[in-house]
Amino acid sequence: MGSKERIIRQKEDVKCKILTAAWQIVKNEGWQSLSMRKIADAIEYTAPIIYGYFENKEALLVEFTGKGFQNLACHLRAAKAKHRLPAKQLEAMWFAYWNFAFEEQEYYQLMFGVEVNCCEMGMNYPEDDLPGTIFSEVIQQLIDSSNNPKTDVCKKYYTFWSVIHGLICINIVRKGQSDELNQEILKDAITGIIRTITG
Amino acid sequence: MGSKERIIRQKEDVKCKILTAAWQIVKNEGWQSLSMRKIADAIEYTAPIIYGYFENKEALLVEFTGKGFQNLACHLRAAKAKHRLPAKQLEAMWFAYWNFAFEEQEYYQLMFGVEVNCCEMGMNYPEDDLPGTIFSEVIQQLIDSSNNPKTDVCKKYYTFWSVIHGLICINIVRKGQSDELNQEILKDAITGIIRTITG
DNA sequence: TACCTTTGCTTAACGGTGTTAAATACTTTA
DNA sequence: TAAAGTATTTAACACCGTTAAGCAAAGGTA
Repeated sequence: MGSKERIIRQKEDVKCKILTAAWQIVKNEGWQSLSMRKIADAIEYTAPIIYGYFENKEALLVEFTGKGFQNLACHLRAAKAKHRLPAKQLEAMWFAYWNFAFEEQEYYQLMFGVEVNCCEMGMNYPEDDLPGTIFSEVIQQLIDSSNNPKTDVCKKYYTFWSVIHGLICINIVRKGQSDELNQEILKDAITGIIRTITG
Repeated sequence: MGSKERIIRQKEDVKCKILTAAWQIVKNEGWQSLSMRKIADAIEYTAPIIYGYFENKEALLVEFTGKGFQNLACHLRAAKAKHRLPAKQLEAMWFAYWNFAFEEQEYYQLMFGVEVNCCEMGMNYPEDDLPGTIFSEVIQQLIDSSNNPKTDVCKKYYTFWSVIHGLICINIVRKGQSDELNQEILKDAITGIIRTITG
């Protein structure tokens, strides 16, 4: 009986439709506004049928997370394949990582817990950039008393901030990093960047 | 009539109670499980009265964001005050920033959109660390053909990842950074770290 | 063909969310 | 005391994820 196969093919088809409908919603309205009922509407079913394909909403998100990581791995391998020297490969790979984060921003947000709707973050109030001004003040002093007095404060500040904020995020989201390693990286990064200023 | 003042004092008191109740809930159960009704329960009122003090839930979160930034600024200034040399000040300030992020993790998450509940991120599946293995492979090759063959791959990988992930997060959450600046920082960081490997 | 079982799907419901409008209770003022 | 104003609650709306019950069509079996 070939109908069995047709049926499991149809089931597979519905699962696929769920995923593409969900993805469409996310692309248009963001993760925050993805709901089971919306997905069901889009595929012209009612919400409960989704639970025949995914245990719950979380499972659906996990599916996308997996897809995201495969997608990213794909990009990384492609970037690597374009060069022969490890140094060049590494450079290309990190640029590929960077591009992936923005071209597939929805994936990246889900994969690494980057919340975008938390407070319409884009600086609600002037005080929200207080750290920036406080740090920049000190960085400027350091630049003034250095050998290259026309160094860009902003650039140095963002370099500091990026590495430390990044390390923090990694530790908060994927908890259980080695503390010694963290401290080493932190110290290395800070002294390293300071050295690029003092020259 | 002094009763007017007593009344505005009581109003202020309720607002304060709302904030402390909300904070308690967040500390105990995380941002995800903070709800207007829970806050109301804690202060022995019903949900709608909160709207007399905050326009909506978002406004309440914005209030906490502000508090967080002031708190952080406080820590930074204290750290700065402990040293005289700008280089030492800067170092102390970034360590203070780091400590703030973990000691006041709830603040930090809200302030910078670090989602922790998105998928119980702590590596659901082996494939979730695919980028790590792909990168580490190339980094190892680079180390092998370098002058310091006992460099820690893991450390270098996390250093790369931190700075790039951090820069990405900053750009996603606080959109509208200068693209040239991003590219400069990105390129500088990558070539800089590669240089620390090749020696 | 008639019956029974299985399957696919929907409806209804539970408990939760943020938020608003109407109703009630209380206090102040005239 | 009556009217006005304010504080607070109740009820409701429109969502959310999720589960259980009901229904209708299809399949197998006698």
